[in-house]
Amino acid sequence: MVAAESTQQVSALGRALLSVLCRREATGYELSRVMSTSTDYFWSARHSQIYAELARLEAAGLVRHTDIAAAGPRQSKRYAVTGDGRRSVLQWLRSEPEAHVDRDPVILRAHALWLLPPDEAAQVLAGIERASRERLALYQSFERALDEEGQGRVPGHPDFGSWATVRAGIEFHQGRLRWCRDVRRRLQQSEG
Amino acid sequence: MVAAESTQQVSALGRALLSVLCRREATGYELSRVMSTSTDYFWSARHSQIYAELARLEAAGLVRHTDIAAAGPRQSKRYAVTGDGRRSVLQWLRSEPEAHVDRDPVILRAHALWLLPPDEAAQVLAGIERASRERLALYQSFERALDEEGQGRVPGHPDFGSWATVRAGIEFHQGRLRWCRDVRRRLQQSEG
DNA sequence: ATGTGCATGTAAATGGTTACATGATTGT
DNA sequence: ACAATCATGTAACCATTTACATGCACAT
Repeated sequence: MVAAESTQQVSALGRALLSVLCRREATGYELSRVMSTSTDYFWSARHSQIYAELARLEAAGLVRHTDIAAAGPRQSKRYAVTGDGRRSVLQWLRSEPEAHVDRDPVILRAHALWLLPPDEAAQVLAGIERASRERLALYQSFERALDEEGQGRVPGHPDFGSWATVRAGIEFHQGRLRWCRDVRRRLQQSEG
Repeated sequence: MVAAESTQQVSALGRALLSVLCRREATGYELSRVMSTSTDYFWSARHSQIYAELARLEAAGLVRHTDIAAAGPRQSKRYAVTGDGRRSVLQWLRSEPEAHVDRDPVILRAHALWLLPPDEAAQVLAGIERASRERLALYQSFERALDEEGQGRVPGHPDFGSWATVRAGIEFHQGRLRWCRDVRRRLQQSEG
């Protein structure tokens, strides 16, 4: 009964959507909100991409939808992960971690930073620092909220996944702030 | 004499290429090596993308090429940044830092980690940790090499940019390793 | 009446990867 | 002979963003 399509490989976006649907059923609209806000900020995608990917996942037999009433010109579709969908997520989790190419504009600025005089370079760093501090504060508030709920400490509970996600964001920005401090210090060494 | 095209905005890849060309003249081939190896590993791009982008930058008047002898069926082109090109890099450096969406597969795994029993989740973390340790060691060897050259401490010298870039990579992976330790600790708390 | 949120989709354009294509030089 | 490195480009495809399009319900 399982379609031949289910052997096809799932895209990273597909895995992200399946990962959310393993927690709860959702409409495409709900998924698009989860992907860009709140504790679940872990993979971003626009609705245009999400609707297309859901159709692909359904063709591959990894999700299934039921029509529900909607406030709009079209019907709404509530998506649920299938057994095959859940299995494909678990199989991916157990596979070797894939290489990641990050194209971070901050790194680009770092590479070109020598072109500016030290005082202007320091201003660039200040801008990066400010943005990182804001993000860090946001993630720390997410972590506090999860800690108060209490379920973030229980492996086997979805909140554990959310906590791990938020923690990664916190650690990232703490590292970035340390970087700002290091680079700024070296700039000052040459000035003073 | 400056073309109207020069007011167009430059892509992130374009800025990365200009950033390298501000250090030294280079052929497309040399740029493609710099973008994927060694100390300058800060923005990745394949040669197919680089040749196309160089043509665009030249049309916009930001780079200029001179033909040189080459070992192959075609002539080789040595690219140099123009005054306009250099100015556009400086202008970008002084602008507000842009938002960055990072789609990191490790974060995706973090989000889904609760689906695995604690012992298997620990194995996933071990795989991530191993990969991060390797990268960290590589970046640390880059930093040592830059320290020995001595120019990495001098703002105004290209090596300062390389050092800042490498430092960011080191801080990132140190943060990631801390994250692995944190998550693993929480997994063990529930087991023991 | 005006805007915001719910809810879905399509189309066009840009960014990035993979594959195809060519051919000289140098080392094994 | 064969592979690796130098050196350039095109074409097809996949991923992502931006823009276009529709229309109901509810609050100001």
